[in-house]
Amino acid sequence: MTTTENVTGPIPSWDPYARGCPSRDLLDQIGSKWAVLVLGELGKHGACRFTQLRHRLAGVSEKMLTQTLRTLERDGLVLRTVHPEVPPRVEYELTALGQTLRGPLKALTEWSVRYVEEVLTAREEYDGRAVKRPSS
Amino acid sequence: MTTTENVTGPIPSWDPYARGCPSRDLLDQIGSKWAVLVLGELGKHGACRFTQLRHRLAGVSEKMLTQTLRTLERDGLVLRTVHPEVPPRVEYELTALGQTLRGPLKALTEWSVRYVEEVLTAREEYDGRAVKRPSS
DNA sequence: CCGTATCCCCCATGATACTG
DNA sequence: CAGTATCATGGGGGATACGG
Repeated sequence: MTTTENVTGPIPSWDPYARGCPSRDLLDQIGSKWAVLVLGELGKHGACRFTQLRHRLAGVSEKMLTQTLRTLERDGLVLRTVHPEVPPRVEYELTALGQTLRGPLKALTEWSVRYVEEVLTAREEYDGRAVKRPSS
Repeated sequence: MTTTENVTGPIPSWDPYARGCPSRDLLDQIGSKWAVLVLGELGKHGACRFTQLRHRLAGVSEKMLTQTLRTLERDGLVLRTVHPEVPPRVEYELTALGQTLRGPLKALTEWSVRYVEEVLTAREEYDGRAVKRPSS
């Protein structure tokens, strides 16, 4: 990706699997707990208000929701629109860039849904073997 | 927060975006920092030894690598083979189930590589606006 | 309604040392 | 070589209270 970014120093083409790689950091960002959920919701329903979002993602604290939304906004993935009304109304939606994430994210979430059973089975199997050691 | 906590009973069709959802937990697992890297490496190079892997993922501690590999093994995504030789040799490789993850994971990593520039730009823009307030 | 500010806990992660 | 054991820490993340 030969990122000729304004990084401090001449950075050789970044290895996506190397430490400190920007794209790796980005991956961690969007793959974080709440970011996936927020992106998923906004991808499914379109524009959404703060409280609305908070209600859908049952269990998220205001702090984490705000923090997540801010990060996503800063990354240019989510658009935040403040309507100058007397009871404040703020709406969040995916930007064009954010839309490009829907596919990859969908692929991953669908994988987890599809194979969760097999994984659960594998775990039981593993745990079972761990208990009774094959006697020598 | 009236969240459907981990009910130890008959599980209704889980909402992939709900709290305590197994597939969500799984997603967090495989999306975690080192898991992505390990899966990526094993997907690229095939069978790999512990130290070899550790060297490729520059920066990982023995502890985290072991822990990550154990979890992946338990989940049935990675196969661990111990060769009964005098200097211990252990090889790790993706299972069939693990292989099914390559596609989705690849999609995500490629997205992060492809759009990292735009995200970086968006951040600068955002930070720039944050400094000089538009009005007053 | 939409946040920000604080406090605080706990666990993920890292560093180090030891073992089979 | 391939781990396990132990200790230290820092920041993710929750609860709560307050502000615009």
